[in-house]
Amino acid sequence: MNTLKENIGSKISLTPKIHAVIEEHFIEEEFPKNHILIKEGQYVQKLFFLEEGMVRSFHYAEDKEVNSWFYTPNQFFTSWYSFHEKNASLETMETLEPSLIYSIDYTSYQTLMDTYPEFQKLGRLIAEEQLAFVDYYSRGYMFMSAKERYDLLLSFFPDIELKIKLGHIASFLGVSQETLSRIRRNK
Amino acid sequence: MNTLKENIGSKISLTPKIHAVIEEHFIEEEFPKNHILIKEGQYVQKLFFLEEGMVRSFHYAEDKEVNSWFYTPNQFFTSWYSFHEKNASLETMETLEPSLIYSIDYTSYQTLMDTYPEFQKLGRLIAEEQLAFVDYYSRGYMFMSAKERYDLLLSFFPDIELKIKLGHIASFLGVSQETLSRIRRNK
DNA sequence: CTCATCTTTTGATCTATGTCAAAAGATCCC
DNA sequence: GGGATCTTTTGACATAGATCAAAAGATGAG
Repeated sequence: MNTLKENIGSKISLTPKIHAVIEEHFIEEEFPKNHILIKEGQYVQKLFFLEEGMVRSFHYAEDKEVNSWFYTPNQFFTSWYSFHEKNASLETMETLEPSLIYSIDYTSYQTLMDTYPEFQKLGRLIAEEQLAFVDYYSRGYMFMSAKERYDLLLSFFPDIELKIKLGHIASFLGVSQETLSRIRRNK
Repeated sequence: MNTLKENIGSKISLTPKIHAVIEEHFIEEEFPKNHILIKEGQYVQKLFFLEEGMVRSFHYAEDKEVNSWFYTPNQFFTSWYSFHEKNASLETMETLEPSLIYSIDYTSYQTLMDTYPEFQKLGRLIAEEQLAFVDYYSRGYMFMSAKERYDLLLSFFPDIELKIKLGHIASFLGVSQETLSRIRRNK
């Protein structure tokens, strides 16, 4: 049993019909490290699910990359602004290591949701889950020190420093990499 | 035609049946200024819609209030963390002026969604819309100066300084009120 | 293995914003 | 309508974190 089906099964009941629909409409692909899944400025027509590997989202600000999130296995992701509003994506998404990724394009997703009410529910639960997470994660964020923000991140990704380079983490936290290096030294 | 029905009508088709269901399950209430709608620590069983007035969400950190958002008319809102995860709310929500508010309790909402696929879709679109907004609003936020964050807020609420006191806005921006006062002086 | 490149660390300043204290201005209630 | 209370402004000083420069360490291709 793969993680995608388990994840969906935790949200809606995985009838044989739903099972078949997933098989048919979600495309499984393997990508190498540093593969661009979504490019800033393009309209994103896909919802992704990370089965294995690691993905980051970022944008450019004054020539520097600013990371907005790191995705680990068993997560749905897309650029919601682009996917929902049908605008060009504000972010680029890239694999950070070889990754196994499922995707479904927007048109199929809409059709499935209009055809199977269970899928409509799945779509709602995916979005609500992410909102709930944002609510939780962002609480008090603006008043945290750089160290507190780093500790919060570590509480979700305990081994992030083994996998993601310091500069990427620093730009996610909103600090210079020199500052993050000094925070780590004082651990 | 009120704003709630217009808003819903912009997301799903407003058949006579849906119309009747809204009438029946959404409760309309008027609240005075400073009425607490949701209290930190309580489980929130309701989805709200602001028809008229203004609402803020905040939590306490070391005895100080930290504002997380200001709601203006024509918006759905709730504590998603509490509503979706069935946990105690992390936030308090309070009217900032006399307000006209619709609400629907969680159980009715679930029942409606399970009964009418259109409602399931409505629930999805409400959540996706908010995610898209968060994506947009938070872009580059951690690297903005206090003045840039204030300008961003003003771009959404041009008249916020007329309605909401400086200390509330400062705590939302993550700065001291002295700093916000100085930013305003230099406008 | 080794040179070139990429990443992290360290040191020396600089600056935006915080904190504390107090004055000035606005609002509310008896 | 005037004192009490709440809100905003101003000043003086402190500090977390930025920036710039350079050394030290790690990684990878040939």
